[in-house]
Amino acid sequence: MSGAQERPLRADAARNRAKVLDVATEVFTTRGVGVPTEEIARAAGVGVGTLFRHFPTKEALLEAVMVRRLEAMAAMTAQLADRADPAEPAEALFACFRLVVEQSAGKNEFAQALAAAGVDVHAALREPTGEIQARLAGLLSRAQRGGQIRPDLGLPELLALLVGTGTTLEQLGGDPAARERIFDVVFDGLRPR
Amino acid sequence: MSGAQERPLRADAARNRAKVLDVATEVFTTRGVGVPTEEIARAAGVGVGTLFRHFPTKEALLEAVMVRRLEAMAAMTAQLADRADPAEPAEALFACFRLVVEQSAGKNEFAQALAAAGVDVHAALREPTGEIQARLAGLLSRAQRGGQIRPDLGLPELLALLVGTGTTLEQLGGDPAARERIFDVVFDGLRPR
Amino acid sequence: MSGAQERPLRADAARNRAKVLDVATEVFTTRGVGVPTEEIARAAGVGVGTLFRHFPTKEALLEAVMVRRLEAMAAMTAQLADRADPAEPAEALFACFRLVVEQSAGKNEFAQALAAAGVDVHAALREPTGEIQARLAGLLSRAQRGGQIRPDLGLPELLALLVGTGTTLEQLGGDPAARERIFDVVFDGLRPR
Amino acid sequence: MSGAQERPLRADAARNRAKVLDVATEVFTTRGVGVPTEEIARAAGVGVGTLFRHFPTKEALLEAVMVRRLEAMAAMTAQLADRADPAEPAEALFACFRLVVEQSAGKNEFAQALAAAGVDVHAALREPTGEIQARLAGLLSRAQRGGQIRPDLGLPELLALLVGTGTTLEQLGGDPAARERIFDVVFDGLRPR
DNA sequence: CATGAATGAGTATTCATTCAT
DNA sequence: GATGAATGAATACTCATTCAT
Repeated sequence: MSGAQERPLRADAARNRAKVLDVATEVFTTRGVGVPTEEIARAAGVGVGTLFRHFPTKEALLEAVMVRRLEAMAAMTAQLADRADPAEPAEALFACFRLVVEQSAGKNEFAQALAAAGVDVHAALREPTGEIQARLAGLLSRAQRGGQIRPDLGLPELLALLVGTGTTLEQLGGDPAARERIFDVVFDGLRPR
Repeated sequence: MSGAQERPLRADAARNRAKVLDVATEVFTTRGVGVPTEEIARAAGVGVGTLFRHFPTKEALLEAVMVRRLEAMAAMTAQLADRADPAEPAEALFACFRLVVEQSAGKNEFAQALAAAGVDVHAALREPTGEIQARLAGLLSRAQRGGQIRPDLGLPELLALLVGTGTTLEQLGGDPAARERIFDVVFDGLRPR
Repeated sequence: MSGAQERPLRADAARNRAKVLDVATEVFTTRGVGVPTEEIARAAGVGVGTLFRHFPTKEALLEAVMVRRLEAMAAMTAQLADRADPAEPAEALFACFRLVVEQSAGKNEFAQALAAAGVDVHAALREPTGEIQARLAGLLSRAQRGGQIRPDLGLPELLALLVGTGTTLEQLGGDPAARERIFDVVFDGLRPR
Repeated sequence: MSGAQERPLRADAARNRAKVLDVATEVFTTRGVGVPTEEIARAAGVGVGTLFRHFPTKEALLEAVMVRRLEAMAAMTAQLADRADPAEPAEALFACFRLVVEQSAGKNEFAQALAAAGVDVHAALREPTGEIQARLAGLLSRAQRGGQIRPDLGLPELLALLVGTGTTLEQLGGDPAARERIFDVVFDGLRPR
């Protein structure tokens, strides 16, 4: 599925790439994508040239950041789904929901990418988003068959709610009890009445 | 309550001002605030100079756009609240919720402003946002006292949900039935179980 | 010597013109020529349109301001020269020198115009500057013939010193004793040793 | 005494920086500070970005230009003062005076900065201006104690005369004999009568 | 490969001047 | 005539991207 075969990076190059990715994740998440690349490079301890060697475009860097996060999320989602109590698919669905929402924290571009997958998302995002979507879809339909989730809800609505709930929490700030209440509202709303 | 007394604008000036405001509303809403002022001016059929005569700053323009929308929302919210069936405050609350969410369409900065009111909002936004918040707060507590809304929910959570639901719908796109299902989920979630 | 015959201005127009001229004099003198025309118009209580009707260009306004001042200076110079004690032409010369320097206060563009007269000065400035120069030249040569001023000094040097002394005083600020010492230095320097 | 330790510039970068500084010196001196940065960049054969990389602000560029000149002037002033015949401090003072006036040619902002030192001058200018002022002050008081300069003159007057004499010469143009006469006048005026 | 200097298109804002009311 | 709204060229500064060292 991947394109050109890439030669393994030299150790220092790999380290630089990783450092940039880490810093960019942090920076994009907390301060948005408006931050100058130069600043990211400096924070990562490399020159801009190095940054652009690894990521030919700022957008490519953002994409890489998102791919990495989405892959992690895909793995965690898979775990949660596999270990789920077969009698309680809704619980696993909720756990995945929380996971994605919380991992998408910050400027929320991750959940958005996830929801947009297949529409106009960059090729590199297709795989992890597809996998997460598939897991969610599986849990959703099992929970619906089990009567734990309202039957009229499709995957698109679930994904949109994922993104929206991220925004809700971002608005709300850090109060953990209040955040919990938001999840309560949303999860209650997802259940059949 | 307003500051300097302004003379009524000349007819053509008023027309230009309105045109700029309309275009800016449209543009900011659909494409975000990153759009160049020159483009807005061109789309409004005026020179940049004219735009800046009416709105001394890009930020001032954005503020004016938001004030206008928020004032309209405040008026509609007031109507809805006043005409509400006293026995059904939750219905009125939901109606206001829908209203705000739907009017906040696009890049969703309206609902965000509403939720941020009193925090770091520009003076001009304080009044309309304050009024809307007051209405929502009133309906919320009445509905809670009547047992129609879960009692553990505060105004901050409600406002955050407003913003988040806007994002949810934005993600979802135009399918009306699906949008309706989102409202169902959220409103069901708001009710005591 | 003047060009097209101008019809006399209507009373209000004349008043407006005068007001603009007064304000512009004040403003240019204290704050330099960088001040926006709009601000001058406002301070004069007229619209920009009116200002530009009377002075087709900002430069024309500056020129008018200077002409007026230079004309006043020419008149005062003439008086001083005419009333001078024939035995003490140097005293009259010094009096004129002080007069010009002090009237040129502020951004010092008047003395500069005076010194530049005949070089690249606008036509309108030629007459008053010419007259002042003639008076100074007369006093200078009389004082030199009388042995009161060093004989090697030409009018150009005197004019340049006029401008420079204006700058010196501007630098010095308001202390009257210190200003007096500057005049002492310059006038002593002008005398034969 | 200086702040952050700067690594030596790369050869090409140093060349560009110097070129910009040279061009800016020339341009600011002959045409004033109103000249567009882009023009300076073009004249220096670099892009605007390069100019702004070296001097983050137009004002910073002006400052750098002035610092460089003032430092050169400080060095030369120091030499003159140190080599001065102890019996003739006035001669050394006059030599310094000439030096500063002649180096401050053009729009004369150097001498002005010198005179303003300690008032509202940028930090970077404080050191060289302070040193020059100190030298002048030392020579002045020695010459006054020796009866070679009129005793009523303070450093402020001397500095103001420095600036003013610069303006005088600027007005006068290039005739060397006439320029010499100006110095004669000023220096004679500085002596006790 | 890494570096960071160079590039220049792009952006908000100002202001002299024109022109419809 | 007077007004002030409209105009748009001009200007300082930013930042993604390229390229010489």
